Amino acid sequence: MSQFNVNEFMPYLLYQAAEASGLEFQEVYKRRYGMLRTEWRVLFHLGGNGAMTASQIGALANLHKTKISRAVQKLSDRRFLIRRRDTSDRRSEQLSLTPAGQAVYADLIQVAQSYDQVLLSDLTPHEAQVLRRTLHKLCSKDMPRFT
Amino acid sequence: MSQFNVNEFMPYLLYQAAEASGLEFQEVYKRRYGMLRTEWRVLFHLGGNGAMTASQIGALANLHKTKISRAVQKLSDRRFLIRRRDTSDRRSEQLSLTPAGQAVYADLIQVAQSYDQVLLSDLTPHEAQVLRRTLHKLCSKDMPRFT
DNA sequence: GCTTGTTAGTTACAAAAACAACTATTACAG
DNA sequence: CTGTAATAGTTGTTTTTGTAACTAACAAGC
Repeated sequence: MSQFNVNEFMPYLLYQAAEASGLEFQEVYKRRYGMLRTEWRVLFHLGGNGAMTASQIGALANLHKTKISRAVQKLSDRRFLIRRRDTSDRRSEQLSLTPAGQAVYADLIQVAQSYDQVLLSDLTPHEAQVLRRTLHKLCSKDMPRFT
Repeated sequence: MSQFNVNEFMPYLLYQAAEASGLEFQEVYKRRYGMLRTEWRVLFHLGGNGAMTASQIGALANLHKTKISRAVQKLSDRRFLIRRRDTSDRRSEQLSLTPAGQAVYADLIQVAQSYDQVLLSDLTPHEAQVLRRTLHKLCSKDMPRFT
């Protein structure tokens, strides 16, 4: 029937690699701070970009507003971020990390950087470069609809 | 504080690429056959390897036994696979696709192949090759524990 | 002003995944 | 044999996620 091999199917392979590489990092933010995936993502975006609104984060991180809403709620409960209602548009609010949140961010980027180093240590600089480039291409790629 | 950029953090980038590339394919197996991720995976492994036990699939696909159990249940309900109790060890059963299941498999690998083609169409052959190689490396990499 | 439409974000409910405890069977030590 | 441990797989319960419906605020046309 086929010479098809699932393990070479790109979405499958990507998912496996993502899961394998994300597992240990998940352990860290989960155990240390009781955070969920969406939460560390929101935290990282805020940490890297300063104050943002929920929808800005959503657009940047490709996250649905409900996910963000809940993540923000939890981060706020834990005093990792503060919400400041926008005076010019009171529907939205500016989110920014508290000092505590910044400390968490600082801690986690340390871990993340060590992570990346370990992950890339098996790759040549050229491989790492091509990997990055191709992944970015795949991210921005919009697929045709197979209806 | 940092020149750290989440978008370049490998687990994050991998996950984004995996999600972006998997979305459209998910649409297909979901709409056409009402299947879940674990289900198409199990189906694909069976389609590619012939009869296997649940634990063999689990080992191969890095899936937890409970996930597989439920996926097998559903595939069996839909008559896409049959379970045959192993005579020598009655704890386990050999799973294999029915003709109907093979038809679904045949259909989906078509889609998968088109998919891969589209995904890789933006990459040079060399990029595609490096991408594959590096992803495999990342999959088999075991990370040190950051306890 | 007042309707209609849009955007920001929340909440409620349904679907799916993760985790733990369980049954049935086999393996093996004594 | 018999008791203990290990393996295959299932079931039950809790978390997380996904989806849809909702409220509040703004925007624009009339």
